[in-house]
Amino acid sequence: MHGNTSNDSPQKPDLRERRRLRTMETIRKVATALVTTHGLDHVTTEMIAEEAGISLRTFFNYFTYKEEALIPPSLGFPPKAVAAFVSGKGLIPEDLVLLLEERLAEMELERKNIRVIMGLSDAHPRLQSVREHIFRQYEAEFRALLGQRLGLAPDHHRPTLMAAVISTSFRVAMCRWIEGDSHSMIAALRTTLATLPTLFDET
Amino acid sequence: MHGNTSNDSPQKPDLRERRRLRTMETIRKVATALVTTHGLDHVTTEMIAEEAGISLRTFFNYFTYKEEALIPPSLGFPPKAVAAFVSGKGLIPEDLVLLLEERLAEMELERKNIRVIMGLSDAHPRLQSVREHIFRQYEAEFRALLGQRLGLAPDHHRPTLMAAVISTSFRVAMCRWIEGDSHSMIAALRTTLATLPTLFDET
DNA sequence: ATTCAAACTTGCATTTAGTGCAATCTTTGC
DNA sequence: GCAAAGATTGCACTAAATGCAAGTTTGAAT
Repeated sequence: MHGNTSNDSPQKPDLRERRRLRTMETIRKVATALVTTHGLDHVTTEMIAEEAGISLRTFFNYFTYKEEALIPPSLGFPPKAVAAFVSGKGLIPEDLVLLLEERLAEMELERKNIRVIMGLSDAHPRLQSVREHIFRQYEAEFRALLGQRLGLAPDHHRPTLMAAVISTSFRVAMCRWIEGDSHSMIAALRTTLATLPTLFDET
Repeated sequence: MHGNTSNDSPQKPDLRERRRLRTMETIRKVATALVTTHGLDHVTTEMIAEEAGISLRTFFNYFTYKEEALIPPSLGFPPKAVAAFVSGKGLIPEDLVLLLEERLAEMELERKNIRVIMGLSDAHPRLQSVREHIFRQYEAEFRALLGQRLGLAPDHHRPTLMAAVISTSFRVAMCRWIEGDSHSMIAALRTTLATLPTLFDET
């Protein structure tokens, strides 16, 4: 009874925020798991809610439509890597690969799952749309970082086009990596980025 | 009675096909018109069907989900322009601008409408996803053409990456064109494509 | 501790999206 | 003209999605 009740919550840098993020993450995990095993049409929002331990209504407080729960969160680069990239002096594509290294390594372990998800979204028109959307999110992340590095507003021409080209390269590399079992993701990306400068040379 | 009943349909290179395409086009027109004036949430599939003179059930025979009716058809380049591009000897970006010239001119007249649509799809998550999807369709078209021109399978590395970079450039140019009232669409695209070769030079 | 307001969750009712099925009408080949 | 294939429709039904109001939890103030 006594104890120090104040100990239950000494200093909370937004406990609510944390809880929200945690449930959001739970929903995402549950949703993708269910969909990868049963397919989008055989998974209802109600199933997801139940599995995640929340009410159906709450599901729609977190996500505005079912498929949104399948969109992964931002790449979320570690601050150290971000700092290194922003103040990097090398060639941008090279520094970018370094920035991505950690994420790419994680993806390496998930190749099978990723392949399944990509397969499903190839089949389902709604998931196709959503998939495109995801890469556009990554693009926004890249644009912000490039803006910082170049000391320009993120909506300036240069970072905008750079981010667009990079995210599309990322996507192309990812597709190649998924198809062929040969390359590592990082190798695929390096190759793709290296091709860019001479892409339109000669016919 | 007699007459030549065969006269009603002398040589039909698929009349059914034509009818289908015509109604599809009608639905698309009606849907985009309704949505641009009232917003996506205030337009029901029933309204669209009614306005297009078909039953609700038939709407879903043509499109699998509401937003799909808002996706414009393929760019549909005129055969002459296609042939010119495929056998073109100039630089690919230059020849590409020629190929697109006609479409870009049409878009020039529609700038206001296009801006409205882009605005709506910025706001609505589902339309965001669909919008991304559209550019990916264009990319597939580009890839097929580039494959032909280069004499490679369309899923070969080179045409794949080229098409990806081109479609993303197209998108970036289009965004610029929509925002600023200054440039013509074609000028914006030329500038963007011209920037590509030196994009990552120096820091 | 008590209290209070803001944030969060939930149930309920309702509208709309979307699908399967069977009946009808239309086209086309013969 | 007739039969088969194709397209349209109505109907019934499941699931997605939203508004509202009532309940619960949380964080901070006294």
